[in-house]
Amino acid sequence: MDKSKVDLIAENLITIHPLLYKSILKPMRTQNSITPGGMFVMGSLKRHGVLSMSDIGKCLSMPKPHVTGIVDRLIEVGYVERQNDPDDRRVINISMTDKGLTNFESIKKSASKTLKSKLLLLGDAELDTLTVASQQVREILLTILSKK
Amino acid sequence: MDKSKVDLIAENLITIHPLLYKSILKPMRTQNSITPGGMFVMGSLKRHGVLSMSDIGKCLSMPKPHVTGIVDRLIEVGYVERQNDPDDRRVINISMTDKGLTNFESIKKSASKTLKSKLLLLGDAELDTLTVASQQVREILLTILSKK
DNA sequence: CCAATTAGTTATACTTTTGTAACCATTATT
DNA sequence: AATAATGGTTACAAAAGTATAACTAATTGG
Repeated sequence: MDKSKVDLIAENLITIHPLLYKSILKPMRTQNSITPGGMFVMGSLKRHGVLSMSDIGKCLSMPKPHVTGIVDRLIEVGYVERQNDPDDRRVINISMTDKGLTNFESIKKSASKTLKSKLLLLGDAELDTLTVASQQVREILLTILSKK
Repeated sequence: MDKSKVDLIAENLITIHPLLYKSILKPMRTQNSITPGGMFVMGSLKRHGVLSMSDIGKCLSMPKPHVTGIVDRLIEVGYVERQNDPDDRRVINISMTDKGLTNFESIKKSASKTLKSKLLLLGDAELDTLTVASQQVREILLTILSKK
């Protein structure tokens, strides 16, 4: 195994992270009423479908009480809903509502507005490169980092 | 200009962000005494060299009072230092100390430990792909998102 | 059946982040 | 010289994240 490649990848990702943090999370906070935690929860639901409270916590490395609070707020605005699990009465399954799905997409759209305006500054070659590269990073990271 | 490519890139980056958030920021918080904001500030200093308080705020889209607080804590632990600007007595320039540089690297190392352990699960082909792709994403994003 | 475990909530406390307004010192403008 | 603008700090407030303990309800394992 090539340790140096892993080191380089980690260094790259650590550099990328604050750039995305600033370009995505900050606009998301200021332009919408939803909290970053709420967006993370909805992202997990979008990817995995229905999730129990505990599953959400595992997905996001969040303590359960934190999940409770975030889901409470998402229910208040009607973005997700609770459903009792027929097989285990302790379990509460969370799923997105149509309203949640719609708003999730529109929030992402508005949050990435600034980001997109800067992407438009790129030349065709860089745009092509970034299209492929970001897709590859996304897919590979999803396989190793997005386990329920 | 190809709007669909920009949309795809934005979607990819928005998907990547929470994965990095969970894999990098969370371990960083739990394993070290430093705050995410402190790491962001040190990252900016590492990249740009000496920065004024206002420059740091612009770099990270942070209000100035927040920068003051973060820098205060970084000074307490000896990671950065203040220097008066000889050309403008209002300006206070911040630079990293040797201790700060050393610890910055070791914190990054420990924060990426979990991440690296998961990267090692990848096959050679994926590892190669990710090495190139993450490097490309990093470099292109730096050119458009990392302006002082 | 009883003890141990698991799922989820409630309560509490603390830290970090975010935002704003007021303030002082210095520089730039006119 | 007076005014405006800039750089930075102080003070304050509110929202969000983080963490832990205690608790109820339900399931599992002996």
